[in-house]
Amino acid sequence: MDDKRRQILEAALALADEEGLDAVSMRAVAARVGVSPMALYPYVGSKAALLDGMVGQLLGTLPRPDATDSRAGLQELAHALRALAKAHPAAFALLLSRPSVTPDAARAVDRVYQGLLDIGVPRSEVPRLERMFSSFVLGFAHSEVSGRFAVDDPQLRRRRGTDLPAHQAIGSYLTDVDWDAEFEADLRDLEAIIARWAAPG
Amino acid sequence: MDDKRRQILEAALALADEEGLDAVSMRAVAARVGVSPMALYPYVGSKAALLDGMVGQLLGTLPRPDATDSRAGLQELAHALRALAKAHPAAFALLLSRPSVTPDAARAVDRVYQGLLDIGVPRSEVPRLERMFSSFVLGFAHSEVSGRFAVDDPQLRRRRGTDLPAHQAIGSYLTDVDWDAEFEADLRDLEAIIARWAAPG
DNA sequence: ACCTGAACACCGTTCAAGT
DNA sequence: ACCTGAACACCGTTCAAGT
Repeated sequence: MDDKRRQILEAALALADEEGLDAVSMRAVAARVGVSPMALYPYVGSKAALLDGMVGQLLGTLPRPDATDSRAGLQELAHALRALAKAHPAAFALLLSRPSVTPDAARAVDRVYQGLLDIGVPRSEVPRLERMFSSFVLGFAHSEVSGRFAVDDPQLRRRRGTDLPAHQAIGSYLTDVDWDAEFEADLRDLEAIIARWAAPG
Repeated sequence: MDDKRRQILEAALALADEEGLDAVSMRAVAARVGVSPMALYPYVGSKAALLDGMVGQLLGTLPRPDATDSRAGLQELAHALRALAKAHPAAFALLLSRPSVTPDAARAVDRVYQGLLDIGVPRSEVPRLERMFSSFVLGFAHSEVSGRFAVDDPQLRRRRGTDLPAHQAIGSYLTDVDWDAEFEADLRDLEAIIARWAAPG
C-alpha cells in the first residue's frame, strides 16, 4: 500500500517538526506509526531513503504552476519555498543536501525554466539563472530558519564595539530587520538581474 | 592546552573529509587522536560543540582582509568559500546550519560590510546585501559539492523527454556546464546589483 | 589536572521466526 | 505477504575510579 508509505513519511515529518531532525530515528518513527521498527523497511528502504522520502513529501506540497503569469510564478515559488522552511525548519535542511532528482523536484525546476523562457531569457542562460535563483532562495530560507542570521546573539553583541569596526559604523541597521521586507527586496533585485538577461543591451 | 583542542578538531575534519560527516563520532575522533572517548570532553564540551569547533576551524582558514581593493575583497571571499566547499565538502554543510557567531565568522562578515561601505552602498542596505551575497555563495557552493546540481542523473535523464517540457526545450545547455564560468557569471550579476545600490539612479 | 573503563540508554540493520 | 523479536555492532554521555 502506498498509503502506508505516506503515513510513515508524515510521521517522520511530524517528528522532525516537534523534536528536530536528530529525533527522526527508524525506531521513533515506527513507534509513532504504531509498528515495529522492521516493519518500515518494505516501504522505505533505509534511513537515507526515509530522508529522501521526506524531501519528496515536502516538495509535493508546493503549488502547481498555473501558467497564467510566468513572472509571478517565480515569485510564487520563492514564497512557497520560504513558507515551507518556516513550516518545517528542521526538515528543510534536507532540501539543501539531497539532490533534486525526485519527480516533484524536477517538476519545480521545470516550472522555473518555463518561467524564464516565457520572459525571454535566452536558452543558454536559463539553467544558470535557475541555479542562481534556487541557490539564493534555499540559502536564504535555510539561513533564516536555522538561525544563521543571528542578529541578536549576545556573544556577537559584546564584540561589536571592539574588533568589528564596520559593524559599529552600520549601527542600528544591524538589529532592526523586517525579514519579510528584506526577502521581497532581494527578490526584486534578482528579478532585475533576470530582466537584464531577458532584454539585453 | 589549546594545541590539543586544535589537534582534536583537525582529526574530526580529516575524518569528515575521508568518510563523511556521519563518521565523525566522539569515539572515532578519539581513536584517531589516540585517546579514550572521554578524554575529548574537557577540550570540546559535547558532540554539538565539536561540530561548532569544526566550523570555526574552517572559517579560520579564510584569507584575512588586505584592505587594498574592497571590491576585489568580496570576490576573493566568494572564491575562498567555494574553495573551502571543494576542500571539505562534508564539513561545509555545517557552515549552513550553525549560526555565524564565532569570532572568525563575525570577522568575515565585518569584512564584507567594510567592502560594501567602501564601494558606496548606503548603510541601510549593507546588512541586507551581505546576507543576500552570503546566502547565494553558501547556497551555491553547498549545492555544487553536495550533488544538488545533479545534471547527469540517469533517473532525471529518462524523464526529460516526457513530462518535463521546458527541460526538453533547453536541450544541451542542461548538461554542458562549466561550473567555474557559471560561478564567475553569477558573481558578475551580483556585483551589478550591488553597483546599482552604490550609485542609485 | 588529566585520563580511563564500565555502564546506560540509545542507534540502523540482519536474520530467523511467526501468522 | 506482512510483521515481530532477538541480536549485532555501533552511538553520546554519566559516573566512579585511577595516576
